Amino acid sequence: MGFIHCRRLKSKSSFTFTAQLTRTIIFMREVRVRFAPSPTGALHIGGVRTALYNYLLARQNKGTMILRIEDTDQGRYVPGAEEYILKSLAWVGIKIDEGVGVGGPHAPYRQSERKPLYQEYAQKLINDGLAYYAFDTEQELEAMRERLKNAGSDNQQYGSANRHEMRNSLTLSKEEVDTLLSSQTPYVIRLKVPANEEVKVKDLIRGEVIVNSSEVDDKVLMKSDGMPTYHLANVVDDYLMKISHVIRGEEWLPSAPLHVLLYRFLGWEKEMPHFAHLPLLLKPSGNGKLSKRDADQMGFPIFPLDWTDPKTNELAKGFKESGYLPDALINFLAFLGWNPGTTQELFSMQQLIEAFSIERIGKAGTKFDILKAQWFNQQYLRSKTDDELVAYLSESLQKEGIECTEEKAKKVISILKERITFPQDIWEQGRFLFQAPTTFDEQVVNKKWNDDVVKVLTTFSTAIQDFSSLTAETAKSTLEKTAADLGIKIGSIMQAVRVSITGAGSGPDLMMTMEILGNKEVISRINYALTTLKVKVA
RNA sequence: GGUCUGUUCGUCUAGGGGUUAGGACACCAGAUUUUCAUUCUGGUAACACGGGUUCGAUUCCCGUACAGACUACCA
Repeated sequence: MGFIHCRRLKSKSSFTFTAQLTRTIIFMREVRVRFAPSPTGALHIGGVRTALYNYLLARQNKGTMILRIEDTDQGRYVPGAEEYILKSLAWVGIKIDEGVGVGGPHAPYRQSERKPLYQEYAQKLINDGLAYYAFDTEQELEAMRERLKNAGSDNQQYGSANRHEMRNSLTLSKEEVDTLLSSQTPYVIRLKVPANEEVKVKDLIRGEVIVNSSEVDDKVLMKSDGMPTYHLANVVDDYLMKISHVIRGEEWLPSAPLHVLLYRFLGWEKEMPHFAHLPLLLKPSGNGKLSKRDADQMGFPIFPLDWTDPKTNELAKGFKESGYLPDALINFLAFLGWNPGTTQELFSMQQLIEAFSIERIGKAGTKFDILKAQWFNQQYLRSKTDDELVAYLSESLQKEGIECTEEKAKKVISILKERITFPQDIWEQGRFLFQAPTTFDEQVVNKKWNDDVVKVLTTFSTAIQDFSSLTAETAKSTLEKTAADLGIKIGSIMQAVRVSITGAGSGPDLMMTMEILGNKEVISRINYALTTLKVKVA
């Protein structure tokens, strides 16, 4: 059992006092939170953040993190999605204590396997007169909306205002209803939402949200296929699984009053979890919810892992495969909507667990800035040990079928370390240390390749011919001496020298590069450049 | 359209009745460097608008605007 730290003490404000009191009470009970995605595709990065906030609260309070799969819509079920969710959470380091994949005292944790439970509670609501059967066809519902629309009604919902005009157990006689039920006529069960009542939702992030029940429609609780809708399933499960806090996306805020009503009707109001509706993740440019489309357009991942859509066979690149480190991603995600109130930005998972608090979650939607994610990645990558970085390089080299001594690998890392954002950058930016250039940066060649360069290079390659070992120091002193002897300013030829050896106009320290390459390789590359680029000089 | 939520530099945000409105990313400039990068230094840049309340409002209240979410037998 844990108590949240109150950072902002303000005894003069009674509101704050009440809020603090509430906060204390909130954490009196065992913290049990759930992440409840539906297996309709790859796990969206926003979902990962939701999972993370749940996880942080659970860990901070020595509570329990539950994974529940909300697969009540068989039409949208996507094979492999559940496994993908499990893998993704594991990769980012969110450990599940209870739920799909690990089991637990409230199993099963897959809603499709809990069907009878929902039916039972739906039945209870019907028996209590709080829900009813509805037999309206799709066409009838459509006609209803049309009618309401034409009548100039503000909202076209199935509810207290018009449920008596529809075909349901409220308007039909008991005999008719029984006949319909026994004759396999499709039906749904709807909640009988009372008219004109104030429904209060206490939200840990937004305060109290009050909605008039007349604005809430008679939501379908059980679908005609016998499956519950999200609304029923979620309330029943959260109650049965003793969930203490529901932390979910803001898109659920509008239906929260309905959920409150359900808790009340089921007689569970005292056990109702605390709600916290997270601000949305927005597109980087323009407005709107972050979508896969945006990610594709801007060229960044939106899913934690690679995902191949089973229908289209289209591959969406994952954060992992794009070179993002899980710790960096987590750190970045944690700061999308939350901040510790200090200037510290780098947080390990453990530090996040300690520093996290719901009260410091912001209210406004957050634009997704991939540049910041890259910065975090760079920070984390740099903090890796040389051995870890060598491992990344070895991986790439193996793929390319290139042999490399450990000594060379270490040197490569040492000159590349400060230049990389992703692990694959080591190979991409360092490939010239393993493969001689076949082409040369044209712009630099046009501008800097001249007779002076040719003279220096020719003399220099002869000078280092007999070196037993070429070090950064000897390379430098030799090059400097060569240039000086020829009366050529070193600064004017350096870039061309670099091009001759690496093919590029810029890169890591050239002297270290020569040391890594060794004099034989350097001479060979210079000779190749000299013959290839000779034409241009003349 | 209706309901709900939100609005501090380009972005993420701190702050909160009296501040030179702070930090980070990005950007720009200078220094360092054999180049690029790194590093260091500096810089540009924000309280959506209008009314209140108040000695004073970016901060509190009310409107407006704008934005977003929701408005399915999807979650």
